[in-house]
Amino acid sequence: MPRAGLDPASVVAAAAALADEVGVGSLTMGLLAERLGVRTPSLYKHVGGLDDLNRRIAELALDEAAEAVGLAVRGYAGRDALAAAARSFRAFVVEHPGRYAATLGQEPSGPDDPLAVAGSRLLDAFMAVLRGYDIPESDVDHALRTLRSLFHGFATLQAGGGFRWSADIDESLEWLIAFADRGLRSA
Amino acid sequence: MPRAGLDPASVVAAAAALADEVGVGSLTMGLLAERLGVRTPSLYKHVGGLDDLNRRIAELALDEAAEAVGLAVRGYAGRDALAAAARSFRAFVVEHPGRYAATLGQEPSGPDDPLAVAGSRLLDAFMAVLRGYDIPESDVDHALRTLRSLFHGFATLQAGGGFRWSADIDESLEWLIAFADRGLRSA
DNA sequence: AGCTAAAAGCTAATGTCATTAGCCAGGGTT
DNA sequence: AACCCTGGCTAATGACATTAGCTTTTAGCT
Repeated sequence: MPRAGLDPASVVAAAAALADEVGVGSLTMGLLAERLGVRTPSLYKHVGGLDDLNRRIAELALDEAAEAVGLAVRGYAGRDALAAAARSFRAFVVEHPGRYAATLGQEPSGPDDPLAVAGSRLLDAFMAVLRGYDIPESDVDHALRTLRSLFHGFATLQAGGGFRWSADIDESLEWLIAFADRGLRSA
Repeated sequence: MPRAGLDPASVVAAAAALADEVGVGSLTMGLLAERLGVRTPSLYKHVGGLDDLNRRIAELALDEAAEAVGLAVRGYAGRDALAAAARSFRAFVVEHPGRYAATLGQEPSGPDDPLAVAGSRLLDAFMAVLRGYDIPESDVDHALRTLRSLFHGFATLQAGGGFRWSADIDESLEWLIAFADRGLRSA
């Protein structure tokens, strides 16, 4: 019985990839085990169970999203940064719908929960966009929530097939960027 | 064996109420049957199964949301209509988180799917808001998608506990309304 | 090189659900 | 009064997640 050479990180990575393929709702321990060439109970040596697995996928997704948005924004400011953030965030969600869906409905247990840390990193990337606009200190939290809502809503609606008509989705994103720029500019 | 007097509508209504209480992910046929004073298999005389039940809850939620937003917007225009729509939509999602969550990830099978019809009704209510702004005909679809993304994102992030800091959520919503007003105004 | 103990797989067993099959009573219709 | 459709029930099946307990590999030590 040769070892499969698994560890928590590789199991989570495979699970995230599988979630992107089949949807997080259809991600099953049996399917993941099969993908890894292992029997189902063996997975419990690396992750605590399905809930734990979902949590770790969510953490991975937030980390990757923060990384992608942070890199995209680097070197830009104002509207350019806004556009870079919107495009890179949407690209991430569209390419990794399962991963991102795993983040929905996850409640971090505390401020030092790795999930909360990863979430903060993503928010920091959005915060960098806001710094290019003249937003009063007291409004920054509201602006951050608004921006996050807008990006999150667009990305999840698209990933979930929520846009039904024919209008081009890339054009809609560009319109959204211009809309957000106007909204942030005269704050 | 006395009859329980169930029919599809009452089963769906009870399921929606239960979903609001325990979350759509924890809505189980057994739990619903217990709530209705009936054994699990009896439910299959009224709904096709768990998937069908979810679909019908989603349809109910979209209908109710469209009704709520439509009523709230009536008689207002411009920024007032925008504020009324945002507040009523958020109130609906906060009061009925389970129902609304059931709408996520539902893919209508065709344009005459009752789910698509209910979804269109909600979009019509949002469309009424846009009529108060000077939006070029060619941009209306983009504006509608943007507005829907913004409302959807805010409501779902709040319902999912996605806002972690102390800043007041009502204030954030008011900020969001002003932001959207600016963004729509000079379109 | 050999010893040992933790780690990583495996099989078997259990429990929760969803779903289906097939039986039975009740009440309206003829 | 015989009928039959409807809605409820019990029993059985099957998919999964999870746990228990056994066995082999392998890393680290002497």
